[in-house]
Amino acid sequence: MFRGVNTINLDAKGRMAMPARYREQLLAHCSGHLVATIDTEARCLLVYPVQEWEEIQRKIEALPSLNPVARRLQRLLIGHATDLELDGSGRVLLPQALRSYAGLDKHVALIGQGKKLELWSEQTWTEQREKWLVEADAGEELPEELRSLSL
Amino acid sequence: MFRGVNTINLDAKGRMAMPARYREQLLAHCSGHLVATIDTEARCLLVYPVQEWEEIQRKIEALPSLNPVARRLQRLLIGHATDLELDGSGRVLLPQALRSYAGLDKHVALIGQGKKLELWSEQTWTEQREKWLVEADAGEELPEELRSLSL
DNA sequence: TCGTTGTGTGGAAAAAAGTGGGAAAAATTG
DNA sequence: CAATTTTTCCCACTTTTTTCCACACAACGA
Repeated sequence: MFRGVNTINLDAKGRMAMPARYREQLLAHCSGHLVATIDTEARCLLVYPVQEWEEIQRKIEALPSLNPVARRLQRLLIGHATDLELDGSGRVLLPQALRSYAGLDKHVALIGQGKKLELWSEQTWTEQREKWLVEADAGEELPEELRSLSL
Repeated sequence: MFRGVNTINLDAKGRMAMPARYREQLLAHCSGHLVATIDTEARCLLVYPVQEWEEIQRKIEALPSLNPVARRLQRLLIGHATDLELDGSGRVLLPQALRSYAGLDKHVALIGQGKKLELWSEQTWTEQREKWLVEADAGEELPEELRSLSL
């Protein structure tokens, strides 16, 4: 289970040191084999342990490919999915194409989201976060599932 | 069950000494393993024993992630949830990111709230408290659930 | 009053993690 | 096929984090 924020510096080669607290878990659960793809809603990357990803990929592939929306999802998500491996120092190399999609330069933020991780440019993340916090006050409609949620 | 206010001083490293009366209880109930995240309504932190938090995290993760309001909650709450461990002296280290969100410098107030604790900058806490007391005089309407409550 | 115990506080030492770079291997190109 | 570039792997240094210990102080009881 992933949670929490980590700010990380990419090195000159585009490598990211996975937070130490995740490493043991990742080696045990998927031998350090991850898959990264793009988020189509926001300019960030989604990172999954390989098993989790493959389950999702099966679901996406099962969508009716004559439906334009489904086809678009397939092309964007599966088309950008890239295998990543933890190296001996617990780092992964992020391909140039994904880094430029999410605008990742040096300072990035890795956000735990349960079964997956999200990877943002640190600046984009903080800006987005401020927007969300302001919106939360605006008191929009809450979905039914949220009414009863008590924190 | 937590209740009552404690004012505590953070040390230079951002560590907070948990009130002694909670320590035994926390070690017994969750081995001193806590999770802190942000409150999206106010600039304060929420601190849960790990089991309590994981139950909440499961509920939040189960929300439909295509719904923007739900997605925002997931990112804000799970995205900021950070594991804390009581050290040998009964202290927890609060990460910089959470401290700056809640504006915690040296003087903080820890508020017992049943299953969870709230952590405020002491100054923010006292100011907020005054506002609430004034609002209470303004005599707003009570929601149905409150009419029958007798203190 | 003095010793004892429990708590708050600071800091040093040890361990772990971050970081950079170079050499070997692989791939690409002419 | 050789030359060059790119990628991968691994080592070593630096910095950060964690753990552990010691001291000060207050509360309490003898």
